[in-house]
Amino acid sequence: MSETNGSQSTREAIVDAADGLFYARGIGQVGMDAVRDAAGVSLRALYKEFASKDELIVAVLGKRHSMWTSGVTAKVDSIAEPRAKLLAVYDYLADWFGDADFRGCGFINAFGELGAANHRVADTVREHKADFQKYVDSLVKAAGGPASLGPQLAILAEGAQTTAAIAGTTDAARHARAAAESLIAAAGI
Amino acid sequence: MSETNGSQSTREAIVDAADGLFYARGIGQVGMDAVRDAAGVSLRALYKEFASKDELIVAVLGKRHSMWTSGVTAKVDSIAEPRAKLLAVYDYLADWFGDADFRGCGFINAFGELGAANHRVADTVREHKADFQKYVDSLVKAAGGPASLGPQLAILAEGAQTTAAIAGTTDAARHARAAAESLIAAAGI
DNA sequence: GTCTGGCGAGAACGATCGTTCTCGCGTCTG
DNA sequence: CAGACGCGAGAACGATCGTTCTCGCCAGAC
Repeated sequence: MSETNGSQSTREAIVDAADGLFYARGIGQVGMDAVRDAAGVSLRALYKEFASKDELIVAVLGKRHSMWTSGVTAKVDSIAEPRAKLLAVYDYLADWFGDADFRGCGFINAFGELGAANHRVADTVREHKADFQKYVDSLVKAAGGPASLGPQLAILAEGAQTTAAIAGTTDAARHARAAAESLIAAAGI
Repeated sequence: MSETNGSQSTREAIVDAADGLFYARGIGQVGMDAVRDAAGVSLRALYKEFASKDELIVAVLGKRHSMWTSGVTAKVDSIAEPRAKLLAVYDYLADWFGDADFRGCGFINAFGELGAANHRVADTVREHKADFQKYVDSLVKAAGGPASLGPQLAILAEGAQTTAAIAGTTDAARHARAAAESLIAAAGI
């Protein structure tokens, strides 16, 4: 039992540490030694949990996916009106962009760095984005909007993330939100 | 004289070869040996033109910037009406996304991979995106649109690039274009 | 107490990579 | 023709990295 708990929290500690490092520096710039140091475990324990760096990368992306999903969902759920739920997505982005260590979408970054060389990473990123698209589509549908609106709103969210990361400001969230308002109004909902 | 021409074309051959490899595989996945092979030059000649891989990376991004700029400009210039010029940007994207080897925006990819570790790369990417934003702003102004429209249209273009890269389809160009039409119409131009 | 097994610390290994060096050939100069 | 130089080919070097191995220690079993 203690092993089970121990293993699980070791695993989480590794994933959390690796996520912080991968996101902050780029995956290729982080060695397993740095992950070991940050997680406070031995290299032996690290490789007992993850057979290779690739598996660790996939696990990190998985954790990032659930944190993103729960974060967006919480923000959207805090709003009652279906039409306003759509805009809540951009408010979530604005909060996120304000983080001192914001450095863009970890999935986009991972895809650009490793997508061509590592198809597990590419697939994981694709699934993440497809999942988000589906979520936005469902919000659009609930608000009575046309199916064509979903992809447009998702593209705004993607563009805001890269723009904010590169420019180093949170302005993109505001601009994307304003654009979304126009598109929603134009859609007649 | 022949040395001058020779040097220049050697330099261009190196940059072209490196660009193709960096873009296709990710910068970190390409060794200088691979660049040498693809460019058909000796390692010695390579390091005579570029003192380090970092300098080669910056040169590649510079070439990519001018190719992007001239490509977009050519497409936009082929359209007469100021309002339609704005949409021509997304037509250029649609063409690009259709390339068999399209793999997203090379600047976004480079930023995600190296932006945190290499500030010359980060600065170069920032300049590229700021330049594009300024260009879009100028097109908006020429079309008589409000200043707020420029950032919105640029965000659509950024989002389309990452979405198309990850999804592996050209749909995003169409969706971004449709969204841009709505935003332009909403702006009353 | 003794033995066993697992674990942490970190050395070690093999591969890769950025960069430099060596060597030998061809070429241009006088 | 002699000699010096420049260059291509690729070996070599040093650093880094992913991964595995060794060693010594501690905990638990009997």
